[in-house]
Amino acid sequence: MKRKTITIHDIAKELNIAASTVSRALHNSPNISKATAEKVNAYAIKIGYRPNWIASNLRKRKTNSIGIVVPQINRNFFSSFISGVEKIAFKKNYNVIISQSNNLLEKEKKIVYSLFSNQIDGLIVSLSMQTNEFSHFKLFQENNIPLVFFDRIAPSLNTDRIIVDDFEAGYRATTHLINQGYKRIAHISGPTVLEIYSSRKNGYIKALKDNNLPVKKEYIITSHLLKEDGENSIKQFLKLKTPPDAIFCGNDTSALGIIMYLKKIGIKIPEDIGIVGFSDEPFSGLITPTLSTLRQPAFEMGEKAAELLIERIEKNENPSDFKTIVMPTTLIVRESSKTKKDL
Amino acid sequence: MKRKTITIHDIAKELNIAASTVSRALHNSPNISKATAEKVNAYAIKIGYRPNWIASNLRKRKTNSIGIVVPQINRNFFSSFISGVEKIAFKKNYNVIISQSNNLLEKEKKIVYSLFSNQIDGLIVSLSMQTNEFSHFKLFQENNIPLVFFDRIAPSLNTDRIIVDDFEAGYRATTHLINQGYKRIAHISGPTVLEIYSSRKNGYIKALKDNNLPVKKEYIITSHLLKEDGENSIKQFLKLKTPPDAIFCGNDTSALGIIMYLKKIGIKIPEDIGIVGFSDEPFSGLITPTLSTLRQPAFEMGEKAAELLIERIEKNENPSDFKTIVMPTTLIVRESSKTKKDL
DNA sequence: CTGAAAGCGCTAACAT
DNA sequence: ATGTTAGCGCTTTCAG
Repeated sequence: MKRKTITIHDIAKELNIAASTVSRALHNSPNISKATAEKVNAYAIKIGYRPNWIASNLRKRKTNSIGIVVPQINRNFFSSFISGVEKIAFKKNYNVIISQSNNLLEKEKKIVYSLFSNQIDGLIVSLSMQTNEFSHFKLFQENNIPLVFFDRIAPSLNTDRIIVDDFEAGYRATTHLINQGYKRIAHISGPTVLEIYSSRKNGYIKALKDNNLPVKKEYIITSHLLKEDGENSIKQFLKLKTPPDAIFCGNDTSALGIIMYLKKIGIKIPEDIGIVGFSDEPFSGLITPTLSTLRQPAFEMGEKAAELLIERIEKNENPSDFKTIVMPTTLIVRESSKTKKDL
Repeated sequence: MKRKTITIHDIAKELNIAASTVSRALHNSPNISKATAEKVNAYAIKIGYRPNWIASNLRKRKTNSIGIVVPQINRNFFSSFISGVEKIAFKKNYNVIISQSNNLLEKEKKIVYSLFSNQIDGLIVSLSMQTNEFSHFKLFQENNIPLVFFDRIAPSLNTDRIIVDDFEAGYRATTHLINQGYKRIAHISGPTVLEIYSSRKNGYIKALKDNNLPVKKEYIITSHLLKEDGENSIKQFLKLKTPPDAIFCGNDTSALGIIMYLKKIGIKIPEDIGIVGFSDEPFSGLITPTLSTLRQPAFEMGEKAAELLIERIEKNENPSDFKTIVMPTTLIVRESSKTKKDL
C-alpha cells in the first residue's frame, strides 16, 4: 500500500496557510515572517516532507541536471573525468545523468535526444569513434542549452571545449624518443577522423621533420588501438626490412600489446625498441618494463568541464566567445624509453 | 534568443485537433485513427517536436530514471558495474543518475534524499565505508520504491541484493594458499563493519581451522586496504618473530603495495611469501609477478542489478520475497601464489 | 475515434 | 507578510 505522498498542500492545510506561503517558507524567501518559516519547517521535518523536484523543475523550467555522454564508462580516463564532473556538480547542486555511447553513432543520437527530453540544463560530451556528423547537437545549440565537448571533440561545431594539446603532446613524445637516441620512430594512430588522433600523429610527423628524420608511410599504422591492434602492428613493423627502433603509440593499451608481444619473442625494451604510450593508464607504471607515457589530467578536466558548463548555465547569456581550455599533459619518462646510458 | 519550446498544443492548434489527440497519436494508442496518427507524427517530425518528459513524468508519477550510489565512480569494479547497469537501463528505456558518496556517510545521505526528490523509480546502492546506520533508506522502503544493494550491502535491511559469496571466496583463497604448501597465512582485512570484509575474513579463519592451522591475532590486520596500508601491514608482519609465509589480501590494491615493497627489499614472491588478492583489478595480470586473485563479475552484477530493479519497478507489487542473488567468483591463479614445483 | 476538463506538485505574478 | 490565481506540458478520465 503506497503511502500517500506528502505535498506542500498537506502542510498548508494543517497549518491553515496558503501553499505559496509554505513554498516560500521552505526556501527561506525574504518575504516571510520568521515565525511562519520556523513553524513550516518544523512541521515539514516532523511529517517527513520531501519536495517533488519534478514538479518544481517543470514549473521553473530548470532541472539542475547535467548530462554526460562518453564512449565507455569503465575506462579509467572517462571514469576519472566523470568523477571530477560529479564532484563539482554535487557542490553546485546539480545531478549528473550519465550515458555511454559504446562508440556507436546511433546510440549516441538516441542518448542525446533522450537527454534533451529530460530537459537537462547542460551537456558534456566526448564523441563516439563513429561520429562523423553532428546534427543531433543542433537541438541543444538552437535551444541555447550549453554544450561542452572534451577529449573527442567536434571540430566543426562552435562550442566550449576542454582538451589537451594533442599536437604538442605528440610532438613532445616523439622529440623525447629522438633525444634518447632513437632514429627510426614508428607511430600507431587511432582513427584519424578523431581530432585527438590526427593531432597526435601530426605532432609526431612535425617532430620527425624538425629533426631531419624521414617520415615513412610504412612506419605509420592506423587502428582502433586495442591491445590486439598493438600486437598486430608490431608484427607488421617487424616484417619490414628496416624495422623501427622506437614506437610512439596512440594510447597505453596498444603499447601494452606491443610490450607483451616483444617480451614473448625476446626483443628487449628499451634497448632494442623504445616505447612511449599515451594516457598514463593505471597499469602503465606497474608493468615491466614500466611504460613512458603522457598523462592527461582526467579528473581535473572533469572539474573544469563542469565548472565551465555550470557557469554557462547560470549566466545564461548567449556566449559569443566559446572557450577552448587546453589542459597540460605531462611526459612521464619510465623504463620503456630509457637510453642505455640511463640504465 | 531562446526559441519558443514546441509543445503538443502547437501541433494541436496547427492541425485543428485536441492536445489529447496529439498525445494519443504520439504514443500510438489503440484509440486513434491511422490517418490522424500519421498526420500528427509527420507534422511533429517536420517541426522538430521533442516531448518534455519532465511534464510527462509529473503527470504519470513515473520518471523512468534509476539512481546509483557508489563510493567512487573511478574504480574499476564500480565503473564496470555501472556500465552493466547502463546497458540494461538503456535497453529498457531508463535513465541512470549516478552519484558517488566518496565513502562519506553525510554525502551518501544527501545523495539519497536528493535522488528521492528527483522521483527516481528505483535505487541501486553500494554503501560507503562509513555507513553504520540506514535511516536514509527508510524513505524508499516506506514509499515502496525498489532498492537493490550490491557489494557493500546493509545486512540489517530487508531488500534485494546482488553479491558474491565473500565467505566462500575467502575460504577458497585461503585453502588455495594452504594447498600450495604455505603454513603461516596472514590476512589484511578491510573495515569489518562492512559485511564483505568480515565475510572474507571469516572464510579465511574457517579455512585455517578446517586445516588445523592456528588462527593468530597478530596475523590479522584491519585497514582501509589502500596501497600504503598494504605496505604498512607487510612491514608489521615482517617485524614478528615468525613472520607469515603467505598473505591473503582483502583487495588487489593492498596486495600491490605488498608486492612493491617486497620487491624493493628483495624478498621473493612466491618463493618466500605467497600472495592472493581480491577483485582482479586491471593491473593484476600485468604486474610482475602477476597477482593471484578472485575475480568478481562486476559488469554482469550491474546487469543483474538493473534487471532485478526494473522488474521490481514494473510489476510494482509489494515483494515479500526479497532476493539475494549470489554471483560466482573465480579464483585466478597466477605467479604470486605458485609453489616451487609449479615454477 | 475525438474533445473537454482536470490535475500531477510546485512557483511566480499579482493582489491585498 | 500572506493569499489567490494561473499555469509549466503532459496524460487520463469521462463524455460524446
